[in-house]
Amino acid sequence: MNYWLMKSEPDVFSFDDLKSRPQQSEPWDGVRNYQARNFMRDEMKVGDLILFYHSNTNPAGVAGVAEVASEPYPDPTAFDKKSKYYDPKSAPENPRWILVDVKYHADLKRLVSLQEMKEAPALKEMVVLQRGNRLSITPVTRKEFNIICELGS
DNA sequence: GCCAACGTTGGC
DNA sequence: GCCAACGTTGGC
Repeated sequence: MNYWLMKSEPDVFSFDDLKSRPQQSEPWDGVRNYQARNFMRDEMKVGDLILFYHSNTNPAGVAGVAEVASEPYPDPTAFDKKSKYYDPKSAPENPRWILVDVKYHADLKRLVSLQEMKEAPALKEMVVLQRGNRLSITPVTRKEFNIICELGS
């Protein structure tokens, strides 16, 4: 089992949005970064756990736990001319952008803020906390995952 | 809204 | 293949 952190702007899609339909999986669409795509395409497995992170909000931080709910498949928004994620270079017969579905897994009792994460010595190595990191999907170690869950419990 | 950091694009 | 220009991310 692998662990991940995935960023979402809560104005666009929040952890509460995901939780409001707990039995339903949601496509993690709109990723247009190759490294992030490769994590979904090559490394994620159904059942992997995800720290659902709220970015571009105050306070930013981990809002809850989700899980990977599908095998990778082409991102349909890349083919949709009306979508803001439309990419004319991604043809259906040769899709450039790949995603997985995610679904609700568990609550945290409270948000674990970015500031708390930065202040926790045991999280110093977390990929998402490294200087200048803008990747929307980053791997997380089991230890880091457990620490965040404890901070939020 | 600002801006540092970073990824991508495209001319050469 | 280099790199300047540009667009985006995301904390503050």
